[in-house]
Amino acid sequence: METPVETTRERLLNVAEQRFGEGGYEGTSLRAITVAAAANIAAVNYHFGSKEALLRAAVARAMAPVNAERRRRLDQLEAGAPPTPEALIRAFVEPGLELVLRRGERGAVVARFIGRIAFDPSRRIRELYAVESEPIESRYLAALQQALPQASPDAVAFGYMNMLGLLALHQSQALSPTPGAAGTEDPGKLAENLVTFLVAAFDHGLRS
Amino acid sequence: METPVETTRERLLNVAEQRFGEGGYEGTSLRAITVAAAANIAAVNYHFGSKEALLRAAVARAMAPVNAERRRRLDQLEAGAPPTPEALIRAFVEPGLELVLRRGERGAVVARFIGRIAFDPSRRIRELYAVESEPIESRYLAALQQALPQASPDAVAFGYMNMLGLLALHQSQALSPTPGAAGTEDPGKLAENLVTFLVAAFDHGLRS
DNA sequence: GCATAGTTCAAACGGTCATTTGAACTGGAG
DNA sequence: CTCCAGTTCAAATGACCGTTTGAACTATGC
Repeated sequence: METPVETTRERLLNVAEQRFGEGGYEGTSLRAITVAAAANIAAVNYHFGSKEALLRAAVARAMAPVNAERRRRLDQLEAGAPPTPEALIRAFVEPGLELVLRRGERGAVVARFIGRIAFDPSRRIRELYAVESEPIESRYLAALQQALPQASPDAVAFGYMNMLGLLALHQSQALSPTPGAAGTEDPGKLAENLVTFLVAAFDHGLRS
Repeated sequence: METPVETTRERLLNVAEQRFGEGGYEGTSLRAITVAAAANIAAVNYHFGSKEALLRAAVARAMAPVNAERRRRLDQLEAGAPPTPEALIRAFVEPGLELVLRRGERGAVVARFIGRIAFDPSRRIRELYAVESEPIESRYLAALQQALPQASPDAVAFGYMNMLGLLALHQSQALSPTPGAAGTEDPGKLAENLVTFLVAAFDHGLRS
């Protein structure tokens, strides 16, 4: 097989995902990242321009396939009969959690990274996540509103935010030392449990 | 009335709540805190010993009344008939959100601080929160298990973690510039919306 | 008055931070 | 071989970090 040469740029992004997901943006130094990536400190500013630009590139790379899959599922759903809330919830949650299942340790690192960034203490960092998922958000909200005609727009937005929060919570706990704390020994069942939980809340817990 | 003299120690705790809740632990410097508190930098180490000890003291002070109220409600519930899931959820969620309602801006600062600390990127910081709410956690889990006999212990733990996460999410959004994003224009209804959401999820969304 | 314990202060400590610099290296094109 | 754009490198820059120091101030008890 061909030599899987990792460029300095790729190594920096990989390590950034791991370290930023572990210690957060402010809690992780460029020096720690470059040492782990076997790169020179100046390489970050050469390839990306700044620490925040490195984070931005890492967020974009990590979220691209997840959001692409969400878009694909949403397209598919909108092509057929009006989707149920469950179908919409699956289309959002499953791409975010299949990372852990389908791509092993590396996927778990990515999942944790995404989950942490989504609720970073700094507003500027959180907005990196928001910007990345903004294009798909309005489509989701509209589809949810159609699937839940009895719920007010405020209620739909409330449910969406809770879905976002719980997904980020369980993503951020990927690789955590106490996986049992996620409420399931088998990580493969996590997505099912979360979907069941959210579907019940959406179907019975949004005020009209 | 008597002079409401704020001691340096109190001013440091107040500003720490505000700044740590705004920028996170790593993202907030002692200098920023002491300047805003009109105190000398050395005052932190004099009164608390270190930056982390200041945070620990702030966490303890902020969570004490919330957990005391939770304990009180739990005592009351356990004195009567076996409580419903809804009663237990209310006993946990409402003390955490009434901060915002009953104590105005100051309470919102405290709520945001608690919500942010609960899911700080650093494990060491999160454990400060965990240690503080640990004594009450096992009682809650046991009561929840009794109220949901058909649910497995894993499912109960899963539901509890989701409740914790959603509460922290909405607490951390207190004082956020887009309060409408919380799904309700009236913050007074937030607790009701969250309880309704969680009750539905607990009653219909935990696998047996 | 004086001593004393509690508190505050400016200043400095060593260390780490993100970023910049300019030289050295690399590999392919002409 | 020469050139050159792309990349890597050690070193330095200035700023900021948490913490420490020892002197100065304050208020209370004698």
